Amino acid sequence: MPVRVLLVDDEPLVRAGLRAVLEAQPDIEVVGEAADGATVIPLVRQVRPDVVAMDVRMPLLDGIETTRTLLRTMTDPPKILVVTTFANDEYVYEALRAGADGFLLKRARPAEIVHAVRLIAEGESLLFPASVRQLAAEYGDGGGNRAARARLERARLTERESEVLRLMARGLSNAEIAARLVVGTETVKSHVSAVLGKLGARDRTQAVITAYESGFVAPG
Amino acid sequence: MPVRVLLVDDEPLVRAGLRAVLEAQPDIEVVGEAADGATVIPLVRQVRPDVVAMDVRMPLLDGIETTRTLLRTMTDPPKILVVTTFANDEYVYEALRAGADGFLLKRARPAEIVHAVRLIAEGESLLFPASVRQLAAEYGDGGGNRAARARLERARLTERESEVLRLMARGLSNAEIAARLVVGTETVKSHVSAVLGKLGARDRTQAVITAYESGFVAPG
DNA sequence: GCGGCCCTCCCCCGCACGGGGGAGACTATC
DNA sequence: GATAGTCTCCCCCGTGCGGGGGAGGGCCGC
Repeated sequence: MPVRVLLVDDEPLVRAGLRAVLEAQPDIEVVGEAADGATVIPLVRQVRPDVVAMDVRMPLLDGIETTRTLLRTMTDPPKILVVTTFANDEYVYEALRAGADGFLLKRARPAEIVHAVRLIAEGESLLFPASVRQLAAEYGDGGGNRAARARLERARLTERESEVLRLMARGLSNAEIAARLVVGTETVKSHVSAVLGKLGARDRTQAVITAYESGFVAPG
Repeated sequence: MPVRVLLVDDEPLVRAGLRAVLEAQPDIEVVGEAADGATVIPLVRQVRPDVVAMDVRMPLLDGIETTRTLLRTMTDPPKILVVTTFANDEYVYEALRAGADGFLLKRARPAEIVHAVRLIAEGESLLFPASVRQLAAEYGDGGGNRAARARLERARLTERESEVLRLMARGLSNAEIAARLVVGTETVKSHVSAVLGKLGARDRTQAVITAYESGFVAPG
């Protein structure tokens, strides 16, 4: 029986590449794709993959939070293979701390990618034996890595903040948003500031761009 | 006769992705791959591609130098489509100055990648609004809002105004746009005001929304 | 030559925006 | 009861933004 793999990456090109590489193998089967963390959880429950090849940096819900959610909510969770562009990505450590089983560089050769998936599927902790994982676990504890934590927070918009961002993405001013939500303009300003901070945006225009680029709002 | 494409990227995964996406089209044929700029030149002479999809950042010989060499040394050089990860990559502008015919983001949708290759092959430059709008038009209502597109068509933005709108849609401030275009901030303000007026937008955020909704700029 | 368009730059001016604080009320969780 | 998170509203304050208007130079077509 083949290894069932689910691909999670916000870039279709990367997904197509992984699919091409993996499906060339008779013992590996790509059973699904997802573009962001939010759609992964129900998809995993549906298709029951053995391995999830997951990008760390994704809009709205990143690979770390998705990994945490998967491992926390499922009784028999799939193996998590973290896929990343940069080797010294602080996200990687965070993901491993969250319980990922291994990590893989996007610039790896096809043979390495295939090898990684097979190893992960067999229960091996690729490139990260227990000692290294322990190291990763201690890394960033005690509120150490503020930058990574801050970026992590950005993926977590509250319900109200999401609502505000949606209205911003429709071109509404703070006053108009306040009127629509029946709250004060100062309240809206608070939410807007929170959104800007979490998204790493300098102004509302950049926030709206992020909303479009991430698929949070879709054109048309 | 199909469009003959040569893929140049140091990451096998990206090449596999591009190959998968492009070869799904009956009118496009991938005739070769290269991992760095140095091996591209003899390969181009050998396989004679119509389009070279080339990464900017590569080891040994980057996409810019490779583009320069190709255009300088060949009598009938192929079209150069610059492929990059980051939208505001300084290398991209340098590559375009070196003579590349267009640029494409790696996070683009497969349909956009295919369209880009076809347009480049037909001799159109992806830099000009006409082709970008055509790309948007071919998406139909799935990729763009008809009203927004009509508004953009009616607006008849000048070349400079289109350029400014593109930069606005990347989240740049007036000062940043001025720096990039090497003009004064007051000049940029004039262009921005003209864009806002022609698009019927109240502020830059609404203008950027129109740009996305019309397909003038495409989300990842 | 002349008008028209475009690009460039300048002035004044009002204001919405965004940063940096703080604070009370409600809910949930332990 | 304590803690944490969210939502709500308030203050001050600087500035980037956009409106309105004007102006010079380059290029084109009539």
